[in-house]
Amino acid sequence: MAYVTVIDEQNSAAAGPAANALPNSAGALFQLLRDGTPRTRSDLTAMTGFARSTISARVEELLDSSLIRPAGENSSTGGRPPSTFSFNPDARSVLAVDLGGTHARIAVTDLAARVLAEKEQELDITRGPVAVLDAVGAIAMELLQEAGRSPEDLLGVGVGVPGPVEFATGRPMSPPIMPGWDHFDIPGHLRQWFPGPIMVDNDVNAMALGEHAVTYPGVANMMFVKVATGIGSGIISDGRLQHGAQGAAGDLGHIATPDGDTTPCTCGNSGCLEAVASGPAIAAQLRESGFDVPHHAAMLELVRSGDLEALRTVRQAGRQVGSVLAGCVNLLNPSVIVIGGVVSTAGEHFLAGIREAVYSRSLPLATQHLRIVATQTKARAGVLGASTLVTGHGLSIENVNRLIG
Amino acid sequence: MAYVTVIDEQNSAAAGPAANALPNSAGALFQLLRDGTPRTRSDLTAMTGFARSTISARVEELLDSSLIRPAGENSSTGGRPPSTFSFNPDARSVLAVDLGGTHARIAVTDLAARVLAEKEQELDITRGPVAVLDAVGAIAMELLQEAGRSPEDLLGVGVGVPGPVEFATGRPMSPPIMPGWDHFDIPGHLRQWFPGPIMVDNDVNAMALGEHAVTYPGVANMMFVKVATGIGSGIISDGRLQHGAQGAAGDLGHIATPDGDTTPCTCGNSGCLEAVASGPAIAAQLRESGFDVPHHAAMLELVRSGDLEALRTVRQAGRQVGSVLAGCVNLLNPSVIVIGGVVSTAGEHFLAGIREAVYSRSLPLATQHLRIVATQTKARAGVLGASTLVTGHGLSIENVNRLIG
DNA sequence: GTACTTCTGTCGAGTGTCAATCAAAAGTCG
DNA sequence: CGACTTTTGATTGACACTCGACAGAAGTAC
Repeated sequence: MAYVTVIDEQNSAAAGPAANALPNSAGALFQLLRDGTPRTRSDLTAMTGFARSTISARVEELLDSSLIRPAGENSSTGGRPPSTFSFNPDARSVLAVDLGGTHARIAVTDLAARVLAEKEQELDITRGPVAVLDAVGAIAMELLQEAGRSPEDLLGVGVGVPGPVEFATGRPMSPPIMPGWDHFDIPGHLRQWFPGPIMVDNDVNAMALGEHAVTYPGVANMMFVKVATGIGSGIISDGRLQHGAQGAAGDLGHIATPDGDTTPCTCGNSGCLEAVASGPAIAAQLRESGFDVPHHAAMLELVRSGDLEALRTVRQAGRQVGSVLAGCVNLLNPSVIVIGGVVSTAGEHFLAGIREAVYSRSLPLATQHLRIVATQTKARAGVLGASTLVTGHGLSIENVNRLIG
Repeated sequence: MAYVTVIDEQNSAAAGPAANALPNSAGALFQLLRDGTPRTRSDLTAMTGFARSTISARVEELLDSSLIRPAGENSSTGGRPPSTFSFNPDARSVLAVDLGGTHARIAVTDLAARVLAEKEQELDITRGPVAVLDAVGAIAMELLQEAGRSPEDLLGVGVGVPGPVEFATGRPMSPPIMPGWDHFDIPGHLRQWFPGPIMVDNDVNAMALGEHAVTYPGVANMMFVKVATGIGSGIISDGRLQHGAQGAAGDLGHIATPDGDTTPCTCGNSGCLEAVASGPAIAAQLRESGFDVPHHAAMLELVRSGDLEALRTVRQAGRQVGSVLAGCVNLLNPSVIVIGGVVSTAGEHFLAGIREAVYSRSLPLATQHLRIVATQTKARAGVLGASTLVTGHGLSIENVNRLIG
C-alpha cells in the first residue's frame, strides 16, 4: 500500500509487490480495449509486443470476468478468420449524482457512461448534507431497481457538488453556497447504501470530465466553462483534471474583466466576470433597460424571442466572458473550450461574443487550432462526469487486475 | 516500444514485456532513494513491502551500477547497526544549456542538479541554430573537460530556448525572437557531439522546473513567473510541467491587465501586461518622467539607488503583474508563485506590488496558503531546469531498470 | 480433396519475487 | 566475558508471469 502511494507520487509507474501476484498485463490490455473498438488477439500482440500466448491467457481472463465480450469474427485474410472482442460496458454499473444549488440529477449508467436510468428532482442543497444525501440514496435505490441492478453491481459512486472539494477525502472545503456541508464526509455517509468506492468532486470539474469523456476523448488540453448563476470552469491539462492546491482551481467568476468595469460583485471586489456576465448579471442589465425579467428563465425566454436589445446584451456578456477566456487561452493553451451552463442555451449570440473576444485578444499560436464550442452533453454533463470519475479510477490498470484476481 | 508508448498515454503504469526480463523493482527502489536521504535495507522493506531477499538483491545491483553508494552506518538499536546507502549524484553527469536572446549559460551538473562547471557567454540567438549550437557544442566540450567528464558520461542534454517548443520532437514552433529556428531539429544537431537523449523545452518552463526541483520539490502546484524583456511563466500542476496543446502555455505577456489600460503593445493589441510592466515598459515610463534610462541595466541601477519615483514606478508595475496573476491564482490555485527574471532583482518593491494586487483580488480559499516569493536560484534557474529535464526522464523507473540491465 | 494461410490453445523453460531457513557479523546489556 | 538482539548474506523451493515452440483448428485457393 505504502509502496503504491509513494511510487505514484514520484513517477506514477511500476506495479507494486501485490500486483506481481496477479496477471500484470490484463489491466493494460483492457485499457487498449476501453475505446469500444473490437480487436483481435493479433491486434493486441501488435499493439503491446506481448507474446501471443500471453495475450490469449489474459484475454481469456478478461472474458471470464465479462469486462470484455466476444464481438464476432473478422473476415478471413486467407486463413482462419480471427475472433474479435470488445469492451463490455454492461459488466458493472455506476451511480452518478450531480447536485446543484436547487436540484439534483441522479443516474445509473453503464461503464461507458451511457444512462440506464435517470431522474431529475428539485432538491435544495441548503437542507444540509444528511437530508440531501438521504434523499439521494432513496432515489438511487429506485433507479437501480428500475435499471435492474443492485448496489453490489456498482463499480462505484460519483458525486458532483456545487463547491470546492478536497478530492482525496471527498469533503467540501468552505463551500460558499452549501451551508452545513463544510468538511462533511460525503463518502462516509453514502457508504451505508453503497459498498464500492465513492468519489466526490466539484460539479464543474465533473462536467468537464463528462464532456471530455463523451465528446472529446482524445483531447489532452481542454476547458469546460459553465455560465449560470455563477461562472466556473473545469480544466483538463495533459489529459488530467486539474484540482489545484486546495481543490479551488477553475474559478473564473471572480477574475477581473480587462476593460476596467467597476460593477460591484458579491465577493467585495468590482469588475468580476460574474458581476457582468452571469445569468443574474444579464438579467439585471435587461431590467435596467426596462425589461421585466425577474429571473433566469424569463431572461432566456426574452433572448430566445429574438429581442434585439436582449441579443445585444447577451452578446456583450459573451464578449466579457471571452475577454477573460483570452487570458486563460494564453495561460493554458487548450485545444478545445466547451461552453455550458444555462446561459449558453441562450443561443449562438453568446458563443459568438465569446469567440469574437478570444480570437481578437489571444495570441495566434494559441488560437490557430483552438475550437470554442457549445456543450454537446448539455444538462447531462454533470452525471456523465460523475460516472467518468468512477470509471476513470475503477477501470485503471491496477483496479482491473484486482477485479480479475 | 509501441507498448510503452500506448500505456503511457492511457494510464502511465505497468511494465512492458522487455522490462519483465529485468529486475522490476530496482528502478522503483531507486525512486525512494532519489531524495538523497540515506536509508537502510530495513527502511526499504518497510516502505515497499518487498521481501528482504529481493531488496538485498536490488540494492546490490544499484550499488554495482553506482547509482547509489554506501553512506555509513546508523547507530545500533540494540543489535548490529544497519548500513545505509543513498543516491549517488556523481554516477553520471548532465549537460545543461540555457539559451537567452543575447547570451547563453551552459553548465555540466551532477544528477542532483549541482553545478560542476559553468560558463556564461554572450551569444546572439539571431545568428541562427547552426552557428549558435556549434558554439554551444564547443563550450560544452570545454566544460566537460574542466569537470573531468566525457560525453559518454552524460545521462543526457537539456536545452532551454526562448520560445515555444514542441516538446516531443524538441523543435521550436514559430518562435517570435528566434529567426531561422522554426522547426529546427535541435536534438538532431546536438547529437553529433552527445550520444544520450536530448530534451528541449521553453526557457521559462526550464526555469520553473529548476526552481521546483531545487527549492520546492514537494510542491504539486507552482508557477514560475519571469519578468524581463518579456513576461512569461512556467506552470507546474499536479506535479507536472504543463505545455499546453502547442507548447505555448504560460504566456502571461499578452494577457490584458484588468484596469482598462490602453498602452499599445508590439502584438497589435493594447493593455497587454508586457506593454505596462516588462523591463522595457518600466524604462519607458521612467523616461517619460524625465529620467535618462536607455536600457534595462540603467533602469535597475536607478531603482536600486533608491529614487522614490523609480520605486513608485516599479511597485506599480508589480501591481500590474499581480493583477494578472490574481486571475491565474483563481484559475490554477497554486501554492507557490516564484518571481524571477531581471526585473525581479529590482528589489522588494516589485514583489510587494505583486503581493498587494494578488491578495486583494484573489479569492480567500485560493490565497490562504499561497506564497509569493522571489527566485532562490536566480540566473541559474534555467540551467538547473535543463538539468532537471534530463534527470526527470533519465532517472525514471524504466530508465533506471535499463541502466542497470 | 490437398496445399496453404492464419488463428488458437497447450506445454515446458526462464526469470523475478516471496517466504523460510541457516549462519555469520556486529553491536548492546548484564 | 557471555547472552542477547539486530542486521546482513546466502540458499532453497514454490509460485506467477512471460516467452517461444509446437500442434491443432478453421478458414481460403487451386
